[in-house]
Amino acid sequence: MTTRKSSEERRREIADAAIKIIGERGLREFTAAQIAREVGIKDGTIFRHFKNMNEITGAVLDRVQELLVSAPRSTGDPLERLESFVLSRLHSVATQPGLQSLIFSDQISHALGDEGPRRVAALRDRGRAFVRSCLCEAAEKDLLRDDLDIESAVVLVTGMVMGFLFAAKDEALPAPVGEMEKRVWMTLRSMLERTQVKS
Amino acid sequence: MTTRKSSEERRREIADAAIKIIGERGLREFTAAQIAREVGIKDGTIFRHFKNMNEITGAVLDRVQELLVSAPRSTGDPLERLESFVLSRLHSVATQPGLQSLIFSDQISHALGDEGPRRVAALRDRGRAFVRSCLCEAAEKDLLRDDLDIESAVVLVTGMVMGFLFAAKDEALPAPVGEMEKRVWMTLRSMLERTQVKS
Amino acid sequence: MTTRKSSEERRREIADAAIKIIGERGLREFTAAQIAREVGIKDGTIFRHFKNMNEITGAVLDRVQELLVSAPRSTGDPLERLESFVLSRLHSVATQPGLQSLIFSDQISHALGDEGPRRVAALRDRGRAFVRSCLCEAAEKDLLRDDLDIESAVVLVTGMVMGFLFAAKDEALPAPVGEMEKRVWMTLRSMLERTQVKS
Amino acid sequence: MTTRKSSEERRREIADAAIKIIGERGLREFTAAQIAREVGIKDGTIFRHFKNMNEITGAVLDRVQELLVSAPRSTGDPLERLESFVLSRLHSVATQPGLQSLIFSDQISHALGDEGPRRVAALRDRGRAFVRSCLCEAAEKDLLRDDLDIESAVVLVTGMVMGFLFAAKDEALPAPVGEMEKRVWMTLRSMLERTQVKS
DNA sequence: CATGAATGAGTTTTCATTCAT
DNA sequence: CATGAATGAAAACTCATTCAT
Repeated sequence: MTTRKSSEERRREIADAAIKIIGERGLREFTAAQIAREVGIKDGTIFRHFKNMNEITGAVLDRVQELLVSAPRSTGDPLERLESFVLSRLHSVATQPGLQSLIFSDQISHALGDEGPRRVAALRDRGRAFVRSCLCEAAEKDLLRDDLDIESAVVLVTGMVMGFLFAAKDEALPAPVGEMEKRVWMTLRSMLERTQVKS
Repeated sequence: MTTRKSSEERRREIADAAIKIIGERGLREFTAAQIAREVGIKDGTIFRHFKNMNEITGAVLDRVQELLVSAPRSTGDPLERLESFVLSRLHSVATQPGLQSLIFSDQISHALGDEGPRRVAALRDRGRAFVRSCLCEAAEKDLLRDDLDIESAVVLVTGMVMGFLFAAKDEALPAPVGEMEKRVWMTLRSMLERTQVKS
Repeated sequence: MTTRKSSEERRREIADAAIKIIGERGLREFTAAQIAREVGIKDGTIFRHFKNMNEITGAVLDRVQELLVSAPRSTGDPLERLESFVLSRLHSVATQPGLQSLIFSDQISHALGDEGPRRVAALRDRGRAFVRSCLCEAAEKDLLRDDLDIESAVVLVTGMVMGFLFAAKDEALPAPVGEMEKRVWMTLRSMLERTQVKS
Repeated sequence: MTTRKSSEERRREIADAAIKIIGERGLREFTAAQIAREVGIKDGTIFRHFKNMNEITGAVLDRVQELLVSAPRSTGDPLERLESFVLSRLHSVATQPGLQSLIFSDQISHALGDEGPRRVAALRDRGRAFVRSCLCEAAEKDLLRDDLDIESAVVLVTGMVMGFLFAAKDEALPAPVGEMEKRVWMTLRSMLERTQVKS
């Protein structure tokens, strides 16, 4: 009757459905029944593939990681690497709205037991580490303003992604998302770089 | 045994308890029973003060607004106004951990009906509007970099608060919160202002 | 603030409000809060006048009795006495819709403890007894058909009131209630009486 | 321990249990917990078979309809059809005590939303329509008294069933139910028919 | 693998009732 | 008398989870 699939496939389907639900309808709708309906199976069947809901939350985080980490290619100029990272994140705001709000909402973390908060934090730390590495390399190559505090800049860059995410969500952007992505990045970049102000 | 209080008081207590719970333990624990226990009353009693859980969510938003909006005093220099705004927000990260994550979580909005998303968005828009007004005035007074895109800067400033919030939460700050607050703001400020970099 | 009234007055008000609610909105709405709101007092205040809900149900029955029993005047011709009884009951369908459905719904009786069913039954028995007495006297005076089974006729007459009540409620009467009252009674009367069929 | 049954079966069981409870113990006891106990399952399980209590009320009405409508067979003589209808209804008073009081209680109707009153009314209308059709046909065949007002007679016949129902419930019948059924019907019949009384 | 029935432990909400003020 | 706060118990659902088929 129902399509039978290998557990591997189903697990991914379930994780994706969960991401979609959390992104679109919030954590309150993140229930076995809702996920099952989204996937097209019965709720009991969920637990043939996952031991419990916590395991699903774990899989969701794995999947998010998988989907996000694909972006940063580690080639060439550090500022360009940073650019591609930031732009890909900004862009995902438009294409995968659920994804970003998942990492930047602290709510999923509570869904898991104790490792929860740590796992989500780790996910975010990975982003920070990448940004930090780009900035450090750029500083070494003397591409940044002399007085730039790297750690503060890390907060700034990662924060900007969130700021963009919510501005887009609240429809508080003065121009289409696609356009704003570039504008915001260019502003940030010129603020990080040296030699633009020739007063 | 039971402390008797006026409904006015109880409503505030309940809203505050709700904020605390959401902030500390996540939306999943935002239940009548948990709130009641926190306040020290029975769960049924909650509904003598609030019609239903949605009304509590509404009160939570009102309270958040009340607590946040108190900050920005409109005195003198626009950049100083911005500073006091940003610093007060950054500071509240340490003192009122639940508050900020509430505004930046899109999950509460789902709890209310249709006005939900709009209400939370409005709360955030208020912050953006304030930042924008400061920046515009500063631009007029020629205090900012010539090439600065105000709208992008708004995203940057508001985003930074979020970036700081999560960095603090994830314990990803290299120095104590109190110290970092100033460092981050100084970095941002010098990036917005003109004429520091005399290349 | 609120008008203070003697318990006697309040008790009647409460009983009347209860009758109104049961009649108009059903037993499910027969709650202390609803009654209080109807009367214009707070729910706790109800229990200053009645020990508990059962006592209110009792008072409701007392009041119903009071309102119904006023009708039958025991004068003159037995069939005329019957007529005045039946017509007054039929008429109350239009004027006091709640009243009748109270006696002919077996639901209130459950609301009281054990005496409940017996009390409502007693109320109905009173009606039956009156009808029976009229019919017996009429039979003695040779006003009825020879073959008439009095007991069956009692069932018929009392039943007719109920039939009328529900037909009116369901808007299943082919003519206005006022007109039908008479038509139905005339039909019943001519069926009970002797000498109408002169085949 | 737990008996497993198909949802089809369970739904019927639940509806039947509900009918039994309402009939025997009144609407106040018409609760998920009571039904569950009657059926022998846990109360939460009820809602795996019915969306909510209203749906159960709906099913109750369906079931009542199903149980009642089976009776009237359309054979031969109109007065015999009427007889079989009336007797079957009178008889069900003894065998299915809850059934009748359900149709004549206006309380269930409140349990459903807006269609409630209409649905219950429709159920009663069906009975009236059947009685009316029998009487009309009988009148055409000249089996009834010349002066008989059909519409009044419909009220009389349907009312009689209710009168019988309550008389039986109140133990106000002078002879066993089985005997009275016939006696009452014979009385009614002879009153409707022409030419018995040859004054 | 998948289903469909069942469960136990919640969650929100209602309600009769109490009692200090 | 009346109020307004509080309560315990129950009602109506919800949900993760189990398990026989």
